[in-house]
Amino acid sequence: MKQISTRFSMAVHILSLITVYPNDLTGDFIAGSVNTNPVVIRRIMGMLKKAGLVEVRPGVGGASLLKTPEEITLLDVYRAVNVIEENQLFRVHEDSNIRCQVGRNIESVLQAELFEAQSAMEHRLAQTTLLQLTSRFK
Amino acid sequence: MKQISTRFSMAVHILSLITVYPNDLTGDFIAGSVNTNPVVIRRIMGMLKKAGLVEVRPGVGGASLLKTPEEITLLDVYRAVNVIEENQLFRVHEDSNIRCQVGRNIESVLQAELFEAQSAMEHRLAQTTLLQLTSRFK
DNA sequence: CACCGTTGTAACCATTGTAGTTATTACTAT
DNA sequence: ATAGTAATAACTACAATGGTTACAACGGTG
Repeated sequence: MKQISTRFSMAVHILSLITVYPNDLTGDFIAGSVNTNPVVIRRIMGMLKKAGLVEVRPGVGGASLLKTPEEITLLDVYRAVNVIEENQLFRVHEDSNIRCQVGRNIESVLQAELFEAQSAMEHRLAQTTLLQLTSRFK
Repeated sequence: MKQISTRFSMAVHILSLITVYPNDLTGDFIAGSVNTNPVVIRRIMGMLKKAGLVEVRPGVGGASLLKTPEEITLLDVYRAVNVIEENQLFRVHEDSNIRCQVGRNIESVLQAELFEAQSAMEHRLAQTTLLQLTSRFK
């Protein structure tokens, strides 16, 4: 069973850390909290940077948010780390036999339904902000 | 980017075939419509059988539904082929550092949100029946 | 300027899930 | 018995993941 990569949950972890500890956050410190290799963190940070969510100070170290925690939703993070592309959560088999009534129609009909399901999930992700998340930490 | 296996879309294809052509549907014919190897079809049929959705006549060949097409939803199929397990669409990294406020809380707080997102998707799948799908074929 | 801690990347690897394939066995009607 | 079918195990190639090592680039500080 394929699952959505931990890249997403790690990215949320990273952004939460920046929210809670805005100063002097080195990649190594983040790696210590996430409990993984610093290179993995840097890879994800690169994606968050490219998406315009964070800014990193090379050389000296440290990172900060480019939006407020209430402006960043889980959907923004999910999109930033390319964990699932537009309309691609479900993979649909291709090259069905077009000489069969089912084979001819299944792809487009099913894709439409699956797109709706994916959208429902993403819509739910968009309802949660980084601020809401971090405010639940004890 | 990981996507949900084509096992799901193939299973929907198979059930649609049984709906549209209820008689004399051999695995080889199905494989011809799906355009894949018959063993792939049999593997999926095995899962559909185990889930109580279909019944297969060994030896002689042929398959039939154990529920009506309006009773079978996309969620039933999705569950039958084990494409995603309960609360497991999103993988969340484990072993975060519990000595960090974020590391200590992230897993449970995030899991709760992701579960909601997954549920929203599955709820949408449950709204579409096999009958609705096949009635759209031209 | 030289040093040191940091970030940025490339390259490599083991692991895992997928989907196709071949081969063999078991079943059932004729 | 035979023919056609389903069931299943074993193997393969492929792709994404997540960790690792290595090294280059950056930027304050002494």
